Amino acid sequence: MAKDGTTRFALLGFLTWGPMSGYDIRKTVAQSLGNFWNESYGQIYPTLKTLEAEGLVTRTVQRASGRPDRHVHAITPAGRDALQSWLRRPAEPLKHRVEVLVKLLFGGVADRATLRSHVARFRDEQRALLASYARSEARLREESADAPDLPLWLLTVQCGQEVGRAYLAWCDRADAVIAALPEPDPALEAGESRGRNS
Amino acid sequence: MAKDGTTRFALLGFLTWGPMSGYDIRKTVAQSLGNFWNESYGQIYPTLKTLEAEGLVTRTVQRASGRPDRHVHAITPAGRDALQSWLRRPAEPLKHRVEVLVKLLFGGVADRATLRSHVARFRDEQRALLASYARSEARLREESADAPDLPLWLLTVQCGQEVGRAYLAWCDRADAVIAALPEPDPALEAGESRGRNS
DNA sequence: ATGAGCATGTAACTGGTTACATGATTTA
DNA sequence: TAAATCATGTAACCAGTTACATGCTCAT
Repeated sequence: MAKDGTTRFALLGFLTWGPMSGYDIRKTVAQSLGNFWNESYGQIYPTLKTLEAEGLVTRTVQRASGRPDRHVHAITPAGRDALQSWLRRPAEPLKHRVEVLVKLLFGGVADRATLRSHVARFRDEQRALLASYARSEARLREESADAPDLPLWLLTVQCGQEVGRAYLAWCDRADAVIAALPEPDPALEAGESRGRNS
Repeated sequence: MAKDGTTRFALLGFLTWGPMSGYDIRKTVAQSLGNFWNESYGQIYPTLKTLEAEGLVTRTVQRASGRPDRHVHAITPAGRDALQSWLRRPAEPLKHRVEVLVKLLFGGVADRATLRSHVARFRDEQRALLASYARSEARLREESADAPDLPLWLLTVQCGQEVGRAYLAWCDRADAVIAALPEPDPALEAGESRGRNS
């Protein structure tokens, strides 16, 4: 028990913004962190249950007519303490597994068109992310203009923006590299994987 | 069966560079992708076994005196086909979970010194990564100067460099934001988490 | 002698996603 | 009438890490 998983503490963190149901939390995560974090129900509901068992949150059931009951969770003083001591602990070093890089690394086996399409897709993805960051930023500045923590919240989208721009810059490099690549001898490549052992 | 996991295909990819044992693969991964990808034995050995069962690699045992046998794996034509069709499939959109951002997002609960230390640690981490990328790049240019795929391999480290620099830029922003943050009333904060309900 | 390197593998565990089951209410 | 939204939750699965077990050899 008392795992070190980030999810537990992320949930506690959201509950410092006010009491919420699991459903609420999911929506809030999607709106606030959405682009660089995610929590699924299969993760949220069980951990809320254990948090309750540990006395870090309380649960009060709001009966509603017609629709399912809302199980509203509120953080307890003990929960606040747990969150705070987690916040003081150093963060895990991040490890990014970038699949498209693996595809390029072995790109010698593929043709140039394929490589180009991978880069193109990746660029589109990053552009879409940047657009969504811009929307997040606008919404934050508008809806939370007076929140004292606004600068911190903006920091998270700004991180995404910085990284997204870096990926876009890399895409340009990648295009240049691929353009300069000699197309592998098609006969040879085909021979490797097909008719070889007829 | 025939899962879509990246690991399977990464292993196949490495085997296009030549026959290898699980042990070899691990070292190769650490040296080539090391900084942005990783495979553990607990992952490598079982997947090599299933790859063999599927006929995508062959295994030949090199008996050695004194030390354990080497199980050398070589990619088969079927393996090459599988790899190639994976390479043609689009990559999964990447999802980065940046724990330090979560810590900052709820930073309103922590004191400024803590936030600063998170950023400082993150900066150190990124600087170390950039240094290691630089070493990788140097080694690649030296040892594989004549490899036709060198530009593609360099692309992977360059991606890391681009992103690392972006994170560093963000660290500077973060420092500025934190410096401008009003220190939360300590009495109030302490009261929130401690004596509140005595 | 101590530890690093060689070399294989398994088992237990943590983390996370997806699909399923339920079912009323509102909106298109 | 189809769909999305509200709202809970479980079970099965996939991915990945860590720790363990084994045991010889070579360098310090």
